[in-house]
Amino acid sequence: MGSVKIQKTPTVRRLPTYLYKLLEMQKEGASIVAAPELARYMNLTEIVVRKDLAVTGVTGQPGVGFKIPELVKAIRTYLQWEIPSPAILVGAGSLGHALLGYEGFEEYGLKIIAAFDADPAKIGSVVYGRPVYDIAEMPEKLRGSGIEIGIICVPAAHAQQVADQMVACGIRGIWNFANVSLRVPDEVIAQREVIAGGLAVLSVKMAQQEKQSCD
Amino acid sequence: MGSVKIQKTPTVRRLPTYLYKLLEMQKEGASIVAAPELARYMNLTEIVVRKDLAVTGVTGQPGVGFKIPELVKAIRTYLQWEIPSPAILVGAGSLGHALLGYEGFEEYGLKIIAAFDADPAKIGSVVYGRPVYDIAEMPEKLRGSGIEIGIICVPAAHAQQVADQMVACGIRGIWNFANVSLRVPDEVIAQREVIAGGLAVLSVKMAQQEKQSCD
DNA sequence: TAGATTGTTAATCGATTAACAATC
DNA sequence: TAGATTGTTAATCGATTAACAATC
Repeated sequence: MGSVKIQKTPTVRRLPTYLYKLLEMQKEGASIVAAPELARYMNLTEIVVRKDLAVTGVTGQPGVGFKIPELVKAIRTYLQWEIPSPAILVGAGSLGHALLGYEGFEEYGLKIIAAFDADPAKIGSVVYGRPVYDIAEMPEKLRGSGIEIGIICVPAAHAQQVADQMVACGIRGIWNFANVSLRVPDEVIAQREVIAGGLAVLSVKMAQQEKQSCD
Repeated sequence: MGSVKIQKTPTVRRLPTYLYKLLEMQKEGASIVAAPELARYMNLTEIVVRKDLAVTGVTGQPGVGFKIPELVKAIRTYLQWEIPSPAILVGAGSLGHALLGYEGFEEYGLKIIAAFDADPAKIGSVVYGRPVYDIAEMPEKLRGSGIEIGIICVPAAHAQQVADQMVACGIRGIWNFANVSLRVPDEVIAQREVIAGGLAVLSVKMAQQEKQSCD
């Protein structure tokens, strides 16, 4: 049941943040960056940064730092983000709109090319340049397209059904924003995004902070 | 700089998912749940589930399981979610809309009571029942309100400025959806939500899966 | 050369997993 | 009693942190 285990998950999760920061620095004309600088930005120690960057295989210059373009390329290679993967999104509600409107995904190896919905009021519309099709048309739209990534933004109650349809249409990776755990075949990856997890961490940190300031 | 370290972060991140599932089971009339059942749902081993539930202080009945209402109460207490905290949201763009439209936050201890934006076209509007005020009015609207949580949904370029304003208005916890690392005073918590992290994990898992199926 | 940073090797810390007695 | 599940204690695994020689 999509039980692939990967190594260094914390590092993998941090890589997009490095990538984004490096691209920003590049825009500002920088070409070299040292670990301590990235560490300050990321709120990490410089040792963590060096270990993280090491997974990409890039080596820096002692006393100097790392070449930004080299790092950018290596992170993209490591994450398989060199060529953006085409993806479809199901559920053109408010969250679907937000994801369709986010312009940074191309930097993150993702290119959402179409959306699907079951609501007749939405079908046929265009959201941030992407067409919204009837979900019933998913099989024909995806056939032979080579699209392997599907994003689920439907209410929890419909998510499993949408996932089943996606799998039937050849989707191999599902990015799930619905509040349920999906059942998918072994060869399909389902990655669930639980934003409430971050809220829980915030709550506990605030409680702890409060406790400390009372000491 | 908001450098509170908390214990058992992985467990804390999982608690909202347990909570949501337990509430669902409760709606369906269940009153008892055993660790193996939750484990199957969460794609975890039952030992992890028992360790997770143990932090709440609830004890189960050997051979039977845990009382659902007791677990629900204990998780809420642990996360300080018994009484929803009032919060404000800044940035009524598409992501802001999505968060304002999400109805599950009350279960997660959060009650967004108002939004702020700088865009005259948005100021004065009402989004999912919440008023959108001019961001310039934040100080007066927050004064004496006791609101301690702020949610940032503005573009990265404006996020630091918004964070500074929030801090000046007495906000103690910031849930940051902008693509930047914020600088806040020691006594303020800034929790950044990096959804691209999940996408990175999905990408790496898909690559690994592909590699495996070729063996 | 001096100062800064890298990359490696070892030590610590914490989370997950395993084993098993206790309990309903 | 037999079957199932709990909770505890110990073992393993992996990530973070520390120490330091090597390099520009």
